[in-house]
Amino acid sequence: MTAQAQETSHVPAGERPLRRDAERNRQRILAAAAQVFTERGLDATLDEVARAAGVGVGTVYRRFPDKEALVTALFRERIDNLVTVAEDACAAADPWQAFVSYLEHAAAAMAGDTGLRQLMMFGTYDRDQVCYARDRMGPVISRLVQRAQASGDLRGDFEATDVKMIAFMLASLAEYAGAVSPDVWRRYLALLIDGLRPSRGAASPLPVPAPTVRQLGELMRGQQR
Amino acid sequence: MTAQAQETSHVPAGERPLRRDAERNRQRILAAAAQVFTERGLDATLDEVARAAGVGVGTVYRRFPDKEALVTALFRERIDNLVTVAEDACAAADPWQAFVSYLEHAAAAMAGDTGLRQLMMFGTYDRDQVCYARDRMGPVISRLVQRAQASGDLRGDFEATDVKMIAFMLASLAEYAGAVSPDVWRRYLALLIDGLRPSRGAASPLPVPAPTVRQLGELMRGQQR
DNA sequence: ACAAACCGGAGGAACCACCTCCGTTAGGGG
DNA sequence: CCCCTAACGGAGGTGGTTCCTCCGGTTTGT
Repeated sequence: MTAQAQETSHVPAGERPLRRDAERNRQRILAAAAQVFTERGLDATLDEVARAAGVGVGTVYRRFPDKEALVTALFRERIDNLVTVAEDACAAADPWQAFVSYLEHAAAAMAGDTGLRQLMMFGTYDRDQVCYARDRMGPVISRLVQRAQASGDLRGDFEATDVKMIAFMLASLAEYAGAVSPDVWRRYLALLIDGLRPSRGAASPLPVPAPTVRQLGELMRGQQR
Repeated sequence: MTAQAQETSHVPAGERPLRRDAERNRQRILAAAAQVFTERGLDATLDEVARAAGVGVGTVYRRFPDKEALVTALFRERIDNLVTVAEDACAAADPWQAFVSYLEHAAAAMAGDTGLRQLMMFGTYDRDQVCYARDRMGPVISRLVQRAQASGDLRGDFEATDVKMIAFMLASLAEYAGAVSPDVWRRYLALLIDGLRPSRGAASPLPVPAPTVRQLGELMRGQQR
């Protein structure tokens, strides 16, 4: 789905470059892993990645010592990106818009990427990187919250830690309902946001229709588990 | 935690009653299973149940043909109970109170019972029973929603299917955060509910404090996975 | 054309959950 | 009180999964 131009071919200066076929396969593996992990999550086997890359498992393990190394290589950038999203939102002029836009972007990032979601929510793999990112985001989020409260747009009893809890709820929902209706989470974010005002007039319009009864049924049936 | 008086000792009329030790163990198993499944969820092994009951695995399997049978025996009543909760809520005079009270009771039931949560959210074990319950709750929930909308207390773009999605979100949160702060879900339910009014004045007070930064850290560290 | 680098994927090792089997224990009718 | 039998415990079989290794064969590039 995400066809990023993987710019990971830099040779660690001093080591022989990979043979042409090896480098080609390396790229295929990274691309396949990106797709498989974002779509099916970190539970996906390296065998699956190999199959998706049109390559043998051995080839994957020759390039990346183990699963964690591959995951780390893939997600470093995306995790950093979460911090950037927070900082960018902070830059917006309107405090309330800044706050809302951050919630939306953060949730969207998690909702569209099962692997990233698992990385942030549970500490599977690469915990240090994740902790570092969280530490960097903390202050930024606090500022977003304080500004929105100072301008009187955000209820006073809201706290910075609530942001992560909300992100978690929406991410869970996205994981559960994603197969049937990838965007429903936006509907419930909208409801929540209406709950975050100190007071308000008319309800804001909901961006996504409610799931149908049929969809609800598919959901439970689909989850096998 | 829940020390229900298990009234499951009725002899199926025509079969010899169990020997005294056998009956005692049967009760121990049911009690232990109730505790283990509500606390740790349906992933718990029957070996765990046996250990908690102070009994060998063989004894468990002699009384219940397999894991599913035990789960079914245990949760039938609790699932039925969910329907009753909906019907009871329906009986309240104030439509908005009825609606809110249902949301709260349903979420509370799931939040306090990992096994029930998994049963309702994913179709593990006993799907028929669950589907039957869902079918019975459907109309009741619709009525709750319609009444609350007719009285002008609930925003018009809310739909009956939203109830289950919200229950799911809160249940996920409860599962994630339950170890650290079993009641946080109430905070977010309160936020959501404030978002469900067509319009409103001051925000209603939040029933639970936000998690502390420390708690948030524990959460991620605790989830191992 | 030859050596070094690389490939594929069968399969080993470790793990886990469910369940079975059988030598041993203990209830309770006679 | 004795003995038959129901019931017990828990070691271990079975099947399934995931991570990773190994080696006979292939490709590359000099």
